[in-house]
Amino acid sequence: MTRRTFYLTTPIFYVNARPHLGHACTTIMADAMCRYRRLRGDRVYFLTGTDEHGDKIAQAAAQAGVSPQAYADEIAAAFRATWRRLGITNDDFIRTTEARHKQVVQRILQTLHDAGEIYFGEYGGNYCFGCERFYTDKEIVGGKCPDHQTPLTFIKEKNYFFRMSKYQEWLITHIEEHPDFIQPERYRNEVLGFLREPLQDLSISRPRSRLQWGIPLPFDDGYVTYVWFDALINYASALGFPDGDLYRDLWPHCEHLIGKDILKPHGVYWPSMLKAAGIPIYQRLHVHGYWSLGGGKMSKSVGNVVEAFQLTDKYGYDAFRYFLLREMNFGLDASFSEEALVGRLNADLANDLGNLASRATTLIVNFGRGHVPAPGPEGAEEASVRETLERVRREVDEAMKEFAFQRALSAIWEFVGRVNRYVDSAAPWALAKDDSHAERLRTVLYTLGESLRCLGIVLDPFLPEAAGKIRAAVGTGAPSLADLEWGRLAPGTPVQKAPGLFPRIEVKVSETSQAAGQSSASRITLDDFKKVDLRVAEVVAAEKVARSKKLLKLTVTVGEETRTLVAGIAEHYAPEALVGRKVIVVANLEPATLMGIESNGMVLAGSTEGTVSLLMPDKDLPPGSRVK
RNA sequence: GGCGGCGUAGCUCAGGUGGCAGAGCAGGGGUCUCAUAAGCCCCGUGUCGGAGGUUCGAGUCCUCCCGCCGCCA
Repeated sequence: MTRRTFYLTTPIFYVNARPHLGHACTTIMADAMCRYRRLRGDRVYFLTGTDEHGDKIAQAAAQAGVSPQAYADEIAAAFRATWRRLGITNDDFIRTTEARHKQVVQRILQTLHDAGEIYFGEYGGNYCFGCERFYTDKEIVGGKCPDHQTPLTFIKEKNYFFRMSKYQEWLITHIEEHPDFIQPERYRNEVLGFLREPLQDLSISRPRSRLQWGIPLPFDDGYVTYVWFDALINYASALGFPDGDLYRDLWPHCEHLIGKDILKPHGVYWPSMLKAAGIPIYQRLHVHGYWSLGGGKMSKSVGNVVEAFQLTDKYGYDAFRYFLLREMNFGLDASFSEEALVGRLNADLANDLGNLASRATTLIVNFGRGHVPAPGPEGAEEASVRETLERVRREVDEAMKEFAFQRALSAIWEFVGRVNRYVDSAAPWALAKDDSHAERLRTVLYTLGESLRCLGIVLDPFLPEAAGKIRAAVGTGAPSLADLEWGRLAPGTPVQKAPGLFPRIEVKVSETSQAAGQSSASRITLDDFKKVDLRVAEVVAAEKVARSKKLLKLTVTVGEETRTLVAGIAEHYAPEALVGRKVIVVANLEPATLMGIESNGMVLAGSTEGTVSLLMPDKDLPPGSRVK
């Protein structure tokens, strides 16, 4: 096995939110990959960190009454603590507010500026204050914002621009010549899709008058760096670019792991920036999908990404980690539910693996007097178990080359299943009843001990805690793939009964599922219902959402507050018919973005086939009235 | 509106270059007793979203349609 160098990064996470499922998913995948590469004997460097500049941070800090730095310090500490708690093995944790980072950002900006890759330009455009963005002439409908139907304001702002368009052809060629550059392939195609359209130059600054909390441009004190020129550079600054030993050793092996939401900056901006700055391009970009929440019967108790993340405490880090890695097909979206998590925990971890560890160690303790016996000749069954391991080992290695954690784990579970069948067919408890089978019994017990030893190694990247417990039970030390060869378990090794690795979670049978075939809706308690904040709201404006058949954008007042929400009732209600009407809304719903519009709440309506009816108060009630 | 994708067993999903529909889970039946009431064995004719077409033969290729979703504008 060739020993390689491997430098893997996660994105640096923006400190406007505390760690949640999305952050954990990327970080756990990166951790599993790095642990696997270390297990192979590779030199591994694993980087994560936090992105701390920007308006949103400054505002949030002001709201909390602290300095931006203090605010960032707190959230960054929360990320650090979370990764420690989850056993993440990152080698460094970089923050964009650190001097080592700022210095490199400024250095690279200066280099690019000196090389003429950055120019000062004026951007004039029609700006919609509601959307907080510029619109191109093509997008404008009759001089108005296509979303708000409000007049646009022409704004001119001078800023610095990176000549990204220069690198479009080069980048297309690079991607075509390096099929592995972006994987899975769907995202490679998506980037090539971006690049079929002319690439614009990238705005890389904001005037100090509008944005304070950022890294000043080295060549113009009146501006700070904007977003990507700050954030992306962390991957190099953390290594001590340009002279650091780490940079020299690791940069040629740089690979990035990201979620699909930041594909464009990593697949387009970043390589262009590197090329322009004369820095070698990273090796590979690995892109994973999203977790969707809401599937499954227990989803009501999940609610959002934050609560989903809290399941780590409820079910254990290994189980959570296993679920994320096993359930998501790398690159595709997957659905997260507590029900599915418990299903995996019970079926794969408790029944198959935990029980196997428990029964195999007990067999060795009971029938081998607590030591691995010396095996007799290998029979057909033992050979089959051995061959399964050898095949699984190859499959895991192949899968991990593509970040296909799900395939690696299902391969390992083929081995778990094979050993479970072996225990049954070999039936050591029956052999133990007759001394004439003594040699055969020793062979069987050895095979079981050896199987556990191998599991203790190959599971290490995926279930670090459980793998450690398995290794402890069969008396093996630090794991290495080099030891994943059949027959390395020394006869005489003492074995202890494995502790319960994964206790089964007893799923309570709800009354409703017993109440034969009645409504499939499960019951909730009064407290559950009280979590829903229902309010009377008055519709003050309503309009069709452009390019959508079903959606209406409503502006409503709930008491003192005015908010925007999107409702799928356009096929049943004309917008003008709704203005002035009072409706019932869910006021504490997690915001959702539909067709680019953030919806803050949900309008209640009843429906049956073909008919949709909004719920409206029978008597007049002021907006904001509580509904219960 | 343009471009990608997706739609396969109750659920979650596999199914390079066309050749008799698969896995895991759930469910039903059986069995052992070493084990976490776990394990093991047996049980799936599903309009492979719909309709056409190419072919001796199509989840697998082509066209159109429906439904979801993403990206772009």
